[in-house]
Amino acid sequence: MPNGSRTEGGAVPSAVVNRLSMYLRELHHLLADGKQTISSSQLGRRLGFTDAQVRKDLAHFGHFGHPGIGYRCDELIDEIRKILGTDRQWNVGLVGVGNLGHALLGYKGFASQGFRIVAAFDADPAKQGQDIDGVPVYSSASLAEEVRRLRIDLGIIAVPATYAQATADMLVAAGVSGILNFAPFTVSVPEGVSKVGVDLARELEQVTFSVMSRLRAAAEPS
Amino acid sequence: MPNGSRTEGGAVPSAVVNRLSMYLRELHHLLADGKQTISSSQLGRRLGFTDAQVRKDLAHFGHFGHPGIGYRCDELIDEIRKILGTDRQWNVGLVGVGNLGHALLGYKGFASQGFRIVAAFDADPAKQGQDIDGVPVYSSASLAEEVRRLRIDLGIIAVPATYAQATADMLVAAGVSGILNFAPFTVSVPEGVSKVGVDLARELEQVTFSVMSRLRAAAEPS
DNA sequence: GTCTGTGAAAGTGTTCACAGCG
DNA sequence: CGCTGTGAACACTTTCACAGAC
Repeated sequence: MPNGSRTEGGAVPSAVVNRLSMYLRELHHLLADGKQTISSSQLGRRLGFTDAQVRKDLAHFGHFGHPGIGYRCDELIDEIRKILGTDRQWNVGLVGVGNLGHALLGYKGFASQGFRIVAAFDADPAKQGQDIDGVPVYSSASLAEEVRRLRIDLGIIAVPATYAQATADMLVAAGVSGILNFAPFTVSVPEGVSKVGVDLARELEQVTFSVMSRLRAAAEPS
Repeated sequence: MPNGSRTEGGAVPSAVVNRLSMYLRELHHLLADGKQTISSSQLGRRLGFTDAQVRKDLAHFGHFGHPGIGYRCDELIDEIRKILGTDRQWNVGLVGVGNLGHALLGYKGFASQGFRIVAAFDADPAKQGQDIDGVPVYSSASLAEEVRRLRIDLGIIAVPATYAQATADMLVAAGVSGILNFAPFTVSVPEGVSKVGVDLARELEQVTFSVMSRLRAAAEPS
């Protein structure tokens, strides 16, 4: 039961997987700009990594490059999508149609990567039965039923911290394989379920720490 | 110009800072539950870290523990807040009042950590002049002016990927010290400005990769 | 006895540097 | 040549294990 960063799972460090997502994103931009191929050093420079890092990351999964040429963008996109699992569609259920949940229902970035939010759930009866950006809102009580009916693979938790663990438990019991948790609470899930947590305030704290470091370094140039 | 994870800045690894935020969050829960003190092993267990890791992380910044006792929750909260810089208030400006931006304006989790969104900006004239959750929406053209007038420290980018770099440039030119970027694009900022990127689709990809790993491991038990 | 703080050991991840291919 | 893939060197993080404090 390892370390600090992310999911847990296999031989591949989660930092590598994180970068894979970035490569994928950059490759899409590249392709949109009409570029056919890219070298590890060019790709790395755009994202702030070394060329060796890019090559090592990709080497975990196979031999995708062409010596003397680099990587073919479309080819590499396909390969990375296969690795990440986004070469297929994932059905997603969102729990908690508050401020954040509402925004996530309308977020375009998910669909383009193969994620389809097929159902939302909320404890508030006033919200149940609504249709938000094409997504129907169900009662929390019917979560298990709908997860099975709609073949929901992944759950997004967007409820207050207090209900985060209970929500995670319901999702797990209903049989989802993975959870993305936006509640500022570390939920625990059994082995066999993947979990990633995103805490927006925490992300801002990373920024302020970095700002503080600079201020402190400037103050005492020891 | 180092590695993969996060900001850059100083002698302290960004992974440590990430965990610091988690400790802080957990300590708040603990205090709310009436706990006065906590040991490194208890705190670690709750978050999935070892006791030694907790102690080492904190030791980067000082001697906050009491041998035989553990850490006093309120004391440690104060210390971590000082370290992260959240012992004071930060004025935040949000650019892009779309789906996501709108949700962030109403997000409660920011205020409790000392972040106050004091202004929002959008290129759409229909949104300008509105007041969303108590936050006034200005035109993008007036960004520099308002950043200075309202003493905005940090910028949040919630515009489409296409405008992300231009938005970052404007924020930097206006004089913010840090940026939290939600656009799915790696913006570049000059040294002297802190930057953290959050890509929601990327977070889901971390989940699917982990799910895929399990599936693949189950398929070929080599 | 409980628990912190910390050097030393173990373990991981990153970079270097070069052989080999196109 | 330019560029990948990769063992070996290096750097960094985490864990161990124990001295010292309560």
